[in-house]
Amino acid sequence: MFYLKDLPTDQTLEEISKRYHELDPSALKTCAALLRTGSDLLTAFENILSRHDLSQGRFLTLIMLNRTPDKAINPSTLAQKVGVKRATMTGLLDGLEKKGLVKRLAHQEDRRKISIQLTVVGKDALDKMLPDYYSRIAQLMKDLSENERQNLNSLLKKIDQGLILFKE
Amino acid sequence: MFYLKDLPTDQTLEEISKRYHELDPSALKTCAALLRTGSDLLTAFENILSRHDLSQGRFLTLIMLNRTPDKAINPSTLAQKVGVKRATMTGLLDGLEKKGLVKRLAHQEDRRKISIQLTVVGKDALDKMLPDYYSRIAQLMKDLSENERQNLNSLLKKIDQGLILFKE
DNA sequence: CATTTATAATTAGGTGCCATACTATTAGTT
DNA sequence: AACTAATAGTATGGCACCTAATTATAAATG
Repeated sequence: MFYLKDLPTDQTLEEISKRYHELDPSALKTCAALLRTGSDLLTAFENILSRHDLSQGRFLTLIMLNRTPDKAINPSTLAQKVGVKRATMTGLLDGLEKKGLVKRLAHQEDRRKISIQLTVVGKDALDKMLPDYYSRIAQLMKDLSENERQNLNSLLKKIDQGLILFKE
Repeated sequence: MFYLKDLPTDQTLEEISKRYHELDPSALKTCAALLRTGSDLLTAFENILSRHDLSQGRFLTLIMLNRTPDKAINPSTLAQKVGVKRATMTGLLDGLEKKGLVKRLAHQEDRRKISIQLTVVGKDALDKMLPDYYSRIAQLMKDLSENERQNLNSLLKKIDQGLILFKE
């Protein structure tokens, strides 16, 4: 969940904007729709992943390792790339290691560091589930033309831009 | 967090699509961008809400009550409209009630039911924070024309449509 | 009218993420 | 060389959400 299931109607938005003059109805409408769709999208993915006993975080960690399956990566950069805190990555790796999907390797030079690598079991698990996963994504987007996809990308980029200011 | 911080480049997508033929690079790219923007958007909102000691769930509950501030709503329908489970709503209401923002009222006819109503304190708290909240949303979307907003809405709707099939 | 079924709210227990604080090691400073 | 600061990984405790089970009440049924 990260946004209302019951999005406000145009009429409701108009009503509320009478009480709060700062409210821009069409801005809120679009913003809410974006959060709603994102929420549903994530839930759908999580449902698929849960069948494989994976959370979004654990899956994304595997995906990131699978970009360069033969190179080992240390937890810090992994955390950064996945978008979680280092402490969270420790937990994700604990789970993945317990399932035998990744292994922790000592680092030669710097004894603070460790390296994470996909195991053969981990690679196989990904190779088994990714075809289905990717084809679902292709299916999901099939009604959007190449043009529409690019259009959507550039609209999202404008919002990303707006988000920079937002942080103050 | 709900998607990679480090989105795949077009080149990475091409490389991976050689290993997994079901992967449609532009579909994944757009899908990933949507999740990324949604994630950042939610995080930004949560940061604002945390200053007022509110979570997204608690805030949405207040917002929903504030649509019709004088009518009481029971937890079940509230949960449904906000998009959480009934059990979760119990927890959200516990928190809001402890802060004095809402109150639980007994139902006359059906003794299983209770009604939830915003308190005066709750209404005041909302009236104090919503102007800032709404003006930030307006600010966030100000670089999108009315046309672009509608365009974005309709693209999102197409994805919503695709999500229906996704659930099987 | 007694029994089953359905509904409302809650409790109990689990997962995933976070922030904070700690330990070990390395790098930088004087 | 000794001291301070920075970095890597982790342990701990907390919050928000979930599922499943529980309690109380009401409605439906034989």
